[in-house]
Amino acid sequence: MSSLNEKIIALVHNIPRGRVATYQQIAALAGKIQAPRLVVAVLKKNESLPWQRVIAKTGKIAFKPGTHNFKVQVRLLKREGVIVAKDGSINLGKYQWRRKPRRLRGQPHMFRDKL
DNA sequence: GGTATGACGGACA
DNA sequence: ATGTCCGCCATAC
Repeated sequence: MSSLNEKIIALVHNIPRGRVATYQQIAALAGKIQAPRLVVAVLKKNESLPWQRVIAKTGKIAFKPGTHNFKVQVRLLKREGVIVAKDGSINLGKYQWRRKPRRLRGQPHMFRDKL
């Protein structure tokens, strides 16, 4: 079991309802910036994931419009309150999930205002 | 064990 | 805007 797969699985699980993330975003957070396809593979293999919350970086659903999967994904997302256009595009600025920024730790006190 | 194929994404014509 | 080519990685033949 590569911990990489597990990281990806964990990350996808962390995407809150009503929010979305991109394949690349997940890959990056997992440490493989240039392997969005890896995320695809993981989603495909693990049925129990909120796969609908992962979309392309263009802000669109990755499946081709009209396909079964496309429809299912649209339905699931709408069910969680996400507005999805006919062509499957979603407003990333509004719905993209961002992991909480790690607060500075260590000696921020003395260097905080030195930037 | 190559080779092709994706729910990808970036570069470039 | 549209299309091709390529790097990436797991899977399926």
